[in-house]
Amino acid sequence: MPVHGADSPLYVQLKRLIKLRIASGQLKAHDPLPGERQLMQAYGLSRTTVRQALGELVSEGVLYRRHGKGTFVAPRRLEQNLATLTGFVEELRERGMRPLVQVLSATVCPAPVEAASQLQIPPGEEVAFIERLISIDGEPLFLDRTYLVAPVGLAVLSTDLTKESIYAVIERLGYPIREGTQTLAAVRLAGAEARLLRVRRGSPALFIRRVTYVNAVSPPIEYAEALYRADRYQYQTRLLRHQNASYSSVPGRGMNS
Amino acid sequence: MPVHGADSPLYVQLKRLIKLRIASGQLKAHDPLPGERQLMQAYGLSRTTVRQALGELVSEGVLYRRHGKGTFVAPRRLEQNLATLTGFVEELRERGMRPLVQVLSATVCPAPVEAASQLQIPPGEEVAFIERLISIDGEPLFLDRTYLVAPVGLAVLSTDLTKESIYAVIERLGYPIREGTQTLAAVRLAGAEARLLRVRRGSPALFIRRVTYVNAVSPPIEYAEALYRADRYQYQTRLLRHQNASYSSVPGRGMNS
DNA sequence: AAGTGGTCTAGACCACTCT
DNA sequence: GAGTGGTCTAGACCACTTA
Repeated sequence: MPVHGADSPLYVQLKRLIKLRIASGQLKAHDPLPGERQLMQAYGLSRTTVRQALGELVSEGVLYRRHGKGTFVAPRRLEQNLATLTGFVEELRERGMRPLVQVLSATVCPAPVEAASQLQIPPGEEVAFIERLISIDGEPLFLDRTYLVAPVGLAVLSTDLTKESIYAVIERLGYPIREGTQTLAAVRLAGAEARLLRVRRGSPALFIRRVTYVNAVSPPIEYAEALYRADRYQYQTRLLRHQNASYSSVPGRGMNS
Repeated sequence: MPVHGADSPLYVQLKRLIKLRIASGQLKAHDPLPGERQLMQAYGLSRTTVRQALGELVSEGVLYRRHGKGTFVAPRRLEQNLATLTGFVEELRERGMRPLVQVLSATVCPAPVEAASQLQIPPGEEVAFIERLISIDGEPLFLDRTYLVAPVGLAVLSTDLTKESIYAVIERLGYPIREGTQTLAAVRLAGAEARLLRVRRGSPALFIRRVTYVNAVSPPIEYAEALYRADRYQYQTRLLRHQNASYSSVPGRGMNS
């Protein structure tokens, strides 16, 4: 019986191992995994632990289960992000692209009203402001404006943002990014933005705004806006339907409420 | 000790109960829930079961946990959909709106190329086609075109789509919708669409395309496109960051791999 | 009937937070 | 130190699938 709690949790290790097998091609789409009882034996884990690993991989879209049949590797279409919070640049890199990042500004400035309200700070309070133009294959893809609250912001400003993504820096500084809210809208580009993106003024663009939190309670640490050229970008996600276990008022055996 | 497996699972019942307490106002944002051990006792459940219920509510954004402190009701901002697969009309109704649905067409026709390719059927195969214009407060909001594969499609066509949402009908027919993929893009409206939406030709619109599956394996059952007036709609989601338990090659105590 | 995933129990130790 | 969530074990029965 092994000692508890050294290193990372066992279920995380199992997840990693399975992901590796898939990444390396040992397991391909729709291949069955060993049964849960077999995995227990093979790695000396309890079924609960095995199921926690598999369960998370299912909810990440890496695997799927069929009652009575088995657990299988999901086809690529599902490996897509289930609405993961990923930095704008980070996302491109994960898809194997080599974005060219030009930093147009990186300063400390008083927060503009919109940013202040989203960050829940008084307008005019100092924030770090970073403006970047991201290009792929020599052609502009999107324009990004990021506002960071002071403590994190100052540290981020002192790094080389053409090489490291903002999220990577933030996390390296010890702020574990956890969640965010995102808004997408279609807009028409104003003159200045159109010029930077090298399209005609009035061209359509996908506007994405993100507010990022370290946890569910404390105020946000980042507010970012991005303008993507509509002709070069579309946003993709996977969606799950909440099995709404809905309004059957049948109490059944019930709990001793 | 209660009997197993009557009615819905115990953890689902617990979830329902907690959701009810929140909906009814007994529990408000940031209120602490009873501890897990206390919930065990109160309802005669094991800790595992309690944790499964709480865990799912956390991942749905209804609750949040703080190690060493407790479990709390998430503020409204988190109750937002975590990328839930919801019908276009359904979504509006859930937000308490009363959309006016005009059915522009509802017929059987050969699948156009785009729809056929998304639905993984040969182009020209018969599908149900439904075109609707949805308005709120007497003003058009979006235009929706839905293509359904034959078996489901025929049944859906025979219902009153101004009253019931397409997803509701599909599920009533015994096809439990599970997941989908979604693409968002910014576009410029062509003449015909602009006229229907009562905006100027060339106005920007948010284009949302959805492919819907009953499970991870079988081909999709629905392909839908919607064009939202950019001036009246934006798309919101909550995002979670995958705690990527990343590349620490520290094997720790490891598993007996 | 055998194998697989789905639900559940009872009990344990660890790590974090607060006082 | 007491309380809370986080991880883990060993073992059980149920429901579904396949043969």
